[in-house]
Amino acid sequence: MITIKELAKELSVSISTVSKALNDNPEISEDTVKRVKELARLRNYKPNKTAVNLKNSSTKTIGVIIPDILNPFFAKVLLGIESQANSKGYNIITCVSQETEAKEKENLQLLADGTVDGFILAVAEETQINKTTQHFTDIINDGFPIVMFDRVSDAIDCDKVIIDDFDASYQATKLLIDEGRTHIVLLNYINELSVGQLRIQGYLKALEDSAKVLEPHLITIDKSESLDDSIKAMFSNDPKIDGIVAIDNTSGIASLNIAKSLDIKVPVKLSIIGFSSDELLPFSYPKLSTVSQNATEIGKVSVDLLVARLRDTSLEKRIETVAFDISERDTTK
Amino acid sequence: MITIKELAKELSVSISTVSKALNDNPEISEDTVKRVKELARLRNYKPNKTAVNLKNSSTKTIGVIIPDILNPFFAKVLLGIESQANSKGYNIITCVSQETEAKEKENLQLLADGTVDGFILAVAEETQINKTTQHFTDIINDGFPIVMFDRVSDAIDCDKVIIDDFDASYQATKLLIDEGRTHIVLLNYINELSVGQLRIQGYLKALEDSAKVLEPHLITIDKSESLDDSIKAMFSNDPKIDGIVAIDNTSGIASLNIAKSLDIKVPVKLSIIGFSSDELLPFSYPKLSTVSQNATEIGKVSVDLLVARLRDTSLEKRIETVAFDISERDTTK
DNA sequence: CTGTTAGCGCTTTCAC
DNA sequence: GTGAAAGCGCTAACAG
Repeated sequence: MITIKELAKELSVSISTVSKALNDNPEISEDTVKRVKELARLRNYKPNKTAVNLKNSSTKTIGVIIPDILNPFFAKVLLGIESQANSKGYNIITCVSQETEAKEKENLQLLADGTVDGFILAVAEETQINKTTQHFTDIINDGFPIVMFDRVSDAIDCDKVIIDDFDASYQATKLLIDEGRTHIVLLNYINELSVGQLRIQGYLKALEDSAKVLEPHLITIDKSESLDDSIKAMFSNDPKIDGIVAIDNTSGIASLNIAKSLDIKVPVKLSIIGFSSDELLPFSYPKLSTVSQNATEIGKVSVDLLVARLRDTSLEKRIETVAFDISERDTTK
Repeated sequence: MITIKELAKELSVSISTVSKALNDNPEISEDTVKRVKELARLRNYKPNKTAVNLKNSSTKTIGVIIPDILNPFFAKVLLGIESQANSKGYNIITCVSQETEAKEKENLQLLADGTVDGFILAVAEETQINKTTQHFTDIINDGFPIVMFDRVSDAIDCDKVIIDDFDASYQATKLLIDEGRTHIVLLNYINELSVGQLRIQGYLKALEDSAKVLEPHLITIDKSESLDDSIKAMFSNDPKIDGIVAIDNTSGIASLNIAKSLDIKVPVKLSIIGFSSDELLPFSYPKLSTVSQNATEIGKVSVDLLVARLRDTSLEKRIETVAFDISERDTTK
């Protein structure tokens, strides 16, 4: 990589003249600016980013910590973050916590050495279970702003981006009710996570608001149990089930596959609607109804919040709610 | 963030003494070292990474450019890269080319300003179609080593990591032959990509090596056509098909779903084997046979190659071949 | 208009 | 044992 110094030497001018010329400083004569820029282009000169960063004491990079990159929802948020960050002149450094508190902590501390200006993250499952917050407050006290998305920690005072889980679940349930379903169960394979509770409330409220009297039916499957076996048991215990609201991103698809294997006609006899990134849809047949989480939008909003805070530390902390859509479904009554 | 300067002032010693003490320089008295380290810990001092980088003219970060982060294969490679990079003391900056040449080029140029020490990437589909290579050679000439994985460019002289496509396809086809299948078609939805050709050769060779005389049957579906419609047409044109080797990561699953919708019994009447990251498996029922691409291993090997080259530029260029496994399958003759 | 100088935070000779 | 000073590549205040 060629430096300003070498350009200066080659042109027999001073270093600062070159620097100013490259930055279109009006102090420099048009002719010099032209000569400098020409040589710079010729030599493929690029200002050394590290030096500029040191000078500005900013890195123009964002640390992103996601729990699981193989989860299409997080992958899609990452995509949204990456694209928005780039368009705002930021790079992102990606770390994966693997849902563990230890890796989450390690990643935060490693990057909080001037490698990044701030963080965007979704709290790891283990951290949520343990209700640990110390590592977050440490980082914030060190002067690094954090934006949490989707999996947020209520105890931390920082910017947050969430989807309106209550409303999303309410809408999903209402869709099944309006279809005429009368035995709608809620399937829960993520009991430990904060979002689960709101989705349950939305489901309950929708049943409550229904014109017909509908009994709530909550089925929670522990991570230690076999998802497939539990779903099979559910179908055999209660053959009247004609609607499923799956509030995580795997049990909906699992239900669909198992229903098919048991010869339960979907969507004629049974309707399934699941929370998920819509990237999963093409792999089920017929298409599974899905509550899209507008994952890229979450990423975009997260970047906007972080960049705003980087500009002005004194802003009020904000919690942004991202809308969701219910995508079209291949279903008949 | 606290600096060495502040520590020095507080201890009334010089900046260089503090620096040496922190780095366990034997010149410094034990007592001073202890005092310095104590205060550093107390103040939560961390050496400013940007300053260190400038001093060392290295960034200890790797630029990773992947074509599509929603593709589980690439997501998994990314995971492998991230984990291996971290354990070798490197961070990664992730960019997504979205399969376009323009974004690929832009990402390369943006990071080749001292932001990263080198690159790991899979060539974007568009770049492969156009057979463009200029942007790669430019970067390499600028002194940034590149490691290409999976989608590599033959025209570029750099380190590469690939899976043994020929052999993988050969093995997959042989599996179907050994099962007793006699009308095995090869399904190709990625005709433009370099890996496709080797997989076709492997398929052909396996048929050739078979004890029985088996006719090759290549079906190429253009990206502009409807995958679903083309597969339906295939089944109706040729009802004798009893085996499918799908050489991309979607047509296998699509075939499976369509076969089921047409009431073709899988795996009794039809066997399907597909190339894919094994992350897709759980979404099909019964499980689709798959050639796992050992994606995390690819990521790991890529990092090892890049780090080795960063240490020693003069090494011979290497092409590493990563082994593959055929995962167990739910099939009966 | 152009050049000299200081400084971002750190490491590393070289003096004392 | 400790400190002063130079330099990584760049910007910007200040002189000329």
